[in-house]
Amino acid sequence: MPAGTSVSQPAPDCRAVFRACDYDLAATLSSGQAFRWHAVQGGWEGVILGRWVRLHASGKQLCAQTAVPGADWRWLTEYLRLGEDLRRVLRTLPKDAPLQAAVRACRGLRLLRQEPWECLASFILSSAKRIVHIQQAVALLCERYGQAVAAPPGHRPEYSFPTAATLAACSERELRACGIGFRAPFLREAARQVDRGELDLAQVAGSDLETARRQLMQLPGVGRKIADCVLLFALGFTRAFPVDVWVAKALRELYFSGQSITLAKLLQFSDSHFGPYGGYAQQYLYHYMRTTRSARPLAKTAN
DNA sequence: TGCCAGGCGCACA
DNA sequence: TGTGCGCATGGC
Repeated sequence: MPAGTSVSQPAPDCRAVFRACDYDLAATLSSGQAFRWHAVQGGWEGVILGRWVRLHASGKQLCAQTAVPGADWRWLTEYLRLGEDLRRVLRTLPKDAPLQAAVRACRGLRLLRQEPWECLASFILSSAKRIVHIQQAVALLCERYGQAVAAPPGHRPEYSFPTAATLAACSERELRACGIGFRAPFLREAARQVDRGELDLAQVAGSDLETARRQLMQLPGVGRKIADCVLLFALGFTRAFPVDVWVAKALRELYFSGQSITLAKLLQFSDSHFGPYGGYAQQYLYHYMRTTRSARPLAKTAN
């Protein structure tokens, strides 16, 4: 049975079980890719494409529960990229000691494939914010401007991520009231362009990497790093390599003996060194630095 | 109270 | 081409 195939196939149900070898659900959902997951009683709860879902890992299986019955679980298997063969991906990565150490420390960490608009909007909010603050801002935006979604009886209310049209209709003051500060006009402009079709994220996904990156970076408040996050976490560009303060620190410490290498040189190095699945390498290095090495990045990312 | 965060944009050398 | 700073906010 291929990975990602539902093990139990009863009539439309609120539960499903998937084979998920080599899948570290906790690392994947807590590694700063997505901002709507909460650890609850040994599992993880979140909202994907307007569906509340609870996930928990059990050995080589992954159990899912929703609030609304359904027979088609592709929305979940695609989000979790359950069909991706991790061993094949890891074989493409360079065999250098730092990366192999990161892979050993975080084995099972996966990339997600998120809804593009939600991913873009979330990372516009991420600029110079800690992950917990991004989560708070996203939660507030959803609560105020998303739609209520079905959740189990007695469960707290859950909301979808607000549409581009809804956020485009908000004033800057309303958005700032969600705690996003100077990012408010950036979010509003991105929402406006997506809503009017001036930026077609599906079309961006079909472009080559350089074109797609350039299209995203024409948005105010979206530079190379945020663009690469959207390319990697939502649009399927596995070569994209976002360099934030943590990844810059990882590259400088692990590959350049702590020298003050410029961001441009780090990008040049990452582009040539890590290969077609460099985005995985980036995520392993990021999670490795945050969870097993020093507590804080020391140097700011140069422009 | 100061520091800093999954940055970006701009001025300046 | 590289460096430094301001921009909001909240937790430590």
